[in-house]
Amino acid sequence: MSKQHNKSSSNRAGAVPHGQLAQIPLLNILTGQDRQRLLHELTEARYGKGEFIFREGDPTEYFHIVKEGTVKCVKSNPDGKECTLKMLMPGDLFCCDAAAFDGARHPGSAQPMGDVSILRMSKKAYFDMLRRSPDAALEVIKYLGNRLNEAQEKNKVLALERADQRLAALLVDLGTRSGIKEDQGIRLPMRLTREDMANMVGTTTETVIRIMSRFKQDDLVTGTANRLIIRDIERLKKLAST
Amino acid sequence: MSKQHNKSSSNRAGAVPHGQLAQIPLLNILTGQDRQRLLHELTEARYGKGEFIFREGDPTEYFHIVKEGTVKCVKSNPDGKECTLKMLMPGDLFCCDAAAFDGARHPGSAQPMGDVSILRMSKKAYFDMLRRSPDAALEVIKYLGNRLNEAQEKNKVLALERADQRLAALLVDLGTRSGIKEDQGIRLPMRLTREDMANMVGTTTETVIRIMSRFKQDDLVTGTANRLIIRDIERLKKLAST
DNA sequence: TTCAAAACATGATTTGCATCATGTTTTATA
DNA sequence: TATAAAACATGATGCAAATCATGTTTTGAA
Repeated sequence: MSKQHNKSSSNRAGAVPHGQLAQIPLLNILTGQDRQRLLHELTEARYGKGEFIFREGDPTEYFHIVKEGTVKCVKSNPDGKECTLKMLMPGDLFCCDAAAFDGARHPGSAQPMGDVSILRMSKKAYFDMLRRSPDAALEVIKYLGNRLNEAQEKNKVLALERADQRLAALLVDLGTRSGIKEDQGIRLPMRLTREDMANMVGTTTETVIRIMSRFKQDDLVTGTANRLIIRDIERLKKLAST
Repeated sequence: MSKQHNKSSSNRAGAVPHGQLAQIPLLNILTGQDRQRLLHELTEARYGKGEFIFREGDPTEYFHIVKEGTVKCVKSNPDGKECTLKMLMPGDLFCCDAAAFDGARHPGSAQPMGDVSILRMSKKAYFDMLRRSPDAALEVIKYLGNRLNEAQEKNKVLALERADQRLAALLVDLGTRSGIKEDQGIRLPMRLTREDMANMVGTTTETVIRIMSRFKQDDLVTGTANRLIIRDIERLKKLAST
């Protein structure tokens, strides 16, 4: 829906500067030799706004982990309308589904919201790891299960709730998953336009603008894209009712 | 939304009458001793229309496989409106997500559409199996990945398409996944009322009735709940556009 | 600091669908 | 095969949200 100039793949992947490999559960499961092997297979790549990590329809080559930044998963329909399925945060896995098995193609695109850093490894290395380590496999099963539950919860919300409730639910979700507590309220760490929000809750930009104006009047939120602050998450929760 | 008289759990689970344990991929992965152990842990239970296999909010105790019949996964919102997430067919797994891990509760209900037969095993035995057999774990990962993709595809459809397109997409999906080819067209094997369909596409019974009337006039479908026949799946696909 | 592009805002109009209401047909079961 | 309940049908009306249109404000880059 919004024009994106793809800066081409100027992002060469390099070996991961081992060091604080962070709070990524999957990576902390392996120990000893298995862990070494894993780290050796992982490479890091950086992307900026307007680029694509991959596009809908591309062949699946890698398993990915978000290291820094936020990545959005997007699908679009034949007449060009877009729908954002999920915001991936640091520690999130993607393309961990073995649907990537038999030469399948990406069912959606992955785009960074701002600058991001992605860890990735080849499908082969990924499956080798899963075969070798039951703990890693169980971790992935757990992760996929949670993602499935989320997606089904979102199905329910899309099917049953009004636009303002869906938007409230989105703000609550983003606020709790990634918000930064400040004295004025909870600030969302990524740039998020009304259009972005519309794509996430299945409505139009105008509708989101109107609803956000009401929310602002009711002092539920404040600010715009660059600095969005949730002022009363409890009342938003009640509105979303869930 | 629709009143259900729960006949209580008159269904005692028994050992699985080993024999033609069918076309269930997961069960055919294991061999030798592992397979014996698995079969020993599996029990079979039967349910009829109006019963619940489990309810939203119940503690998760078992891992399940559909053996015969159709099971629907349902969620409802605070004011009692229902939404059907998925029709499970023979071979489908459920509660395979290890979200069932830490004493979590069922995020939705499971109800049979007519008579069904369910295979199940305790959470513990299930996780033992996954730990012991990388092949089984990979199979589950593959299955969960497919389910996640389906759920996300449905998100997109709910977010972007009109009611008639969503309904067309539903008919195409059910037709291809479980339809039986007859000379008049493709027959759906389960009883499916307009209300059932409404719950699956996020709309009202009246709207589904109206759209189905149009579809019938255009000779895209014919019949009602007990005997629903898809007469022109190709044109339905085009309508759903996806 | 300027200036164009992007984001936000708001009104007018239309429309898809929900809701309510009432009637007919089909289905299951006594 | 009689009969109540469930499913299907159709009209009238209202409303949430899409669409179209036309501003204003903010932002980021020259």
